[in-house]
Order: sequence, then C-alpha cells, then structure tokens
Amino acid sequence: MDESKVPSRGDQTRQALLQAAIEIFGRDGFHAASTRAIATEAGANQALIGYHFGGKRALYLAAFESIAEQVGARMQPVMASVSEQISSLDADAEDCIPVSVECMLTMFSAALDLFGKASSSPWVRLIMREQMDPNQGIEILYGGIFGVMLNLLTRLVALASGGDESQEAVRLQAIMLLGEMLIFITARGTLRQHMGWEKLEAPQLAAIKRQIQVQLHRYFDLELNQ
Amino acid sequence: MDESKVPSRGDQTRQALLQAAIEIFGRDGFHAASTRAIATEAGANQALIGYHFGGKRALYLAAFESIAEQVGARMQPVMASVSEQISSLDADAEDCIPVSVECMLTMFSAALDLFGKASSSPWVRLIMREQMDPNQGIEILYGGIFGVMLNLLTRLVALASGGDESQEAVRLQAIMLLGEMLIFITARGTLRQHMGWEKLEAPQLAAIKRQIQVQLHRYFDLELNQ
DNA sequence: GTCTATAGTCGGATAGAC
DNA sequence: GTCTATCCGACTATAGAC
Repeated sequence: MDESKVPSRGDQTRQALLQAAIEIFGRDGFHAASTRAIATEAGANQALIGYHFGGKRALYLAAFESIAEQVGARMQPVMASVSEQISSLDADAEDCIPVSVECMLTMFSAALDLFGKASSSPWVRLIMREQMDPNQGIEILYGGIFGVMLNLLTRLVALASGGDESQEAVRLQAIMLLGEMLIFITARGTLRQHMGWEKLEAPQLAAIKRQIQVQLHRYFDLELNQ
Repeated sequence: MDESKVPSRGDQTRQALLQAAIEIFGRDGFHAASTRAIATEAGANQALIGYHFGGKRALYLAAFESIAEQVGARMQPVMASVSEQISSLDADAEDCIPVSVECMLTMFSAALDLFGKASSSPWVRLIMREQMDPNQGIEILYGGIFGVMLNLLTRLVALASGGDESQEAVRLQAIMLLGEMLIFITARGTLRQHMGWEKLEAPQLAAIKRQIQVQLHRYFDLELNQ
C-alpha cells in the first residue's frame, strides 16, 4: 500500500508471490494452480501464502487488484484524453467524423498495444480466463475499464454516424467494433493458424491497426489519406 | 457411432455422461470439475466414467468430439450451399459483390442461430474456455468447422473486395468480420449490460443480423435495399 | 517473517460383487 | 453394464520451532 519506503523483506516476498500468482493462475487456472507451484515460482515458502494473504483464494483476488491497478494506469490517460477531445466536439462540426474516427483508432491502438504485445505479459491470460467465470468478483475490471471503453466507443460511433448514443443500431455497432478488435486478443490460436503468425508483436500489431483503420474509414465514408 | 438402433442402456448412459460433461466442464473448467459432479448430473454412477470412456481426460475429449459432430451437422449444409454458390461465381461478374455479401450474411445468420440458442450455451462456454489452453487437443474443432468457416469467409471477402484470398489485408478483414459476430456469442454479459437485453432470442438475433447487414453493405459499398 | 512437518480433505481410479 | 467400497496421491491450511 505504501511505496515510499525501501521494500522490506516481507514486502519483497509479498511482491514475488503476487507476480508468481499472476503467472501460474493465468497459465493453469485457479483450481489447477497449486500454492506449492506458486511458492516455488516465487522462490518462497508455501506457508507464506497463508501468512501474507490468508489463503489461496485471497491471493487470487489480490492478484486481480494488482492487475486492475496496472491496466488502469495504462488505459485511463488515453480514455481521459479521448473524453476531453470529444467533449469539445460539435456534432454538426465539419471535422466531427474524422476526429471521432481518429479517437476510435487511438483507443484501439492503446488497447492492442496493452493487451496484444503483452502476450508476454501473463495477466492478459488471467483476465481472459476470468472472463467466463461469472461467479468471480472481477467486475473490478468489467465495471471498470471495459465498461468505460465501450461507453466511450458508443459515443464515438454516435458522433461519427450522426446518430444518438441511445439508438439500438449505434450501440450494436459499438459492440461490433469492439469485437473486431477483441478477437485479435482472445483468439490467438486462430490468428496464428490463419495468418501464419508465430508472434503478436510490433509488425503484426501494425498490420492489424492498419486494417482496422481501413475498415473504419470505409465504414464512415472517409478518404484514406495515410 | 451407430444411430440406426434403439439406444441400449449403455448408450443412454454414455450420452447422459457426455451431456453432463459438457455442462459441468463448461461451467467449472477441467480441473475444478469433478467426475463425481458429472456423474451426479448425469444420474449415473461415478465408476461408469472409467468404464465408458477410460477416465476423466478421455471423457473431456469425447465431449469435444460430440460438440464437433453436432455443430458440423448444423453448419455443413449451409457451408456446402455457400461453397457451391461461389464456385460458379466469376470475380468479374457484375453481381459478384452482392452475392458474396449475401453469402456472408447467410453464414453469420446460421452461426448466430446455432450458437445464440440457449440450448447451445453450454457448448459455447466449453469452447471458449478451451480457447485459451494451448495444450489441449481442440484442433478437433479448429481443424474442423471453425477452420472451414474462416476459410470460406476469407474467400468471400476476397470476392467482395476484389482482392486475393492470400492477401494479408483480406485475411485480417475476414478475422475482423468473424470477431464482429463472435462477440455477440462470447460476451453475453457485456451484451446484456450494454443493450439491456435479458435474453438472446429471435428479436435480438434479428437486430444483430440487421446491423451486420448494414455494416457489410456500407463496407462493401452496396445500396441498402431491404 | 520464515521454515518444517503434518493434519485433514478431496478426487480419480479401480477391484470385485451383482 | 452397473454398483459399492476403497485405495492412494495431491492439495490447502496450520501448528509450532526458529
């Protein structure tokens, strides 16, 4: 909770356990992951999980809080910037559509960089895994980042299509756009097989972003001027 | 393997275990699901899993084969019809684009009907869960139905955009279109929250299909003539 | 704070009667 | 084919020495 001091021995252990937990829980899932494996990965003793966190489940939740912090730190500045940009945007303004589309691209780009290149980053696996366990309290992330993202995207679609953000068509379109991007993060196996990509790194991410740009420009009737 | 007879007692048990396995594995994941829970759900004895399938893991794989069969039975007729339709389609023909787009809609519609149905949601959960475990043998599904679907979609995108199906942009676009549709199946929680939909049934599916149609027509520069 | 040792639980597999 | 009973490994949690 307090990062102002030199980390003590206990803090180091705590941190190592958190990092190992994200790694192992993400790789094996909650039940398949054993506290022994996590302790080994962290170079700590298994009994210390009980001491520092109270138990396996509590460590799991602590791992999500840690992730939520990191994701927030990366995405919130982008979202704030986009929010600010459109708050001063008139729906009748001439540049309304191109600016809106540009904002969408900014958001998608940031998300792809964060969740995509982070293929090395184990917490993407953990988030995706958790995605489908309705029983968990991971609304930390959904109510948080993803919800905000989707709402912002809906406003942008409304602006770019001259509609209202309460319209069914606008909201559906926003979800579809989100899906276009999310598939690159969630269906990596398909991506590897269909594109022949071994990695998801800068060149691949650039290709994806470019295609999203093409798609958005065609959809919103803009000229491609790259 | 043979559906020509009245199912024997053993076949009934086998079938009940498979269905329960899809349900429980999908709900809890492989490790968290216990053979006892599956047996109870199936109204069968736990020891029968060993007898009929050999063990927990083998039951798991059998569940996927069962899903693949059922999905294949529903999707293959549609795919065959689309395949046939485009095999007699000239890339320079005047109606090439509208026909291709129509074929895409046919595929999406069939897939949404199949996976959107409440009765198939246990499959969907199981498939999605497996999506992120790279170690599993779920090429049962990917090498099969999904691969064929994506390849067909790629050919349609190539035809409709005047490109070649080996082009990176065409293949990425096909994945993006797939993502647009899949998100409605995979992210039902988001859908409920963002659209205020309690169910995913005929009226909702119709709205989704309509928006996909709008999107495809705008993307491929067609007039909407509904 | 960290360790060793272990208590207590659970779950997959299987032997063997019917 | 189905059932009961049980073995045995693996796991989490914790008591207690340092």
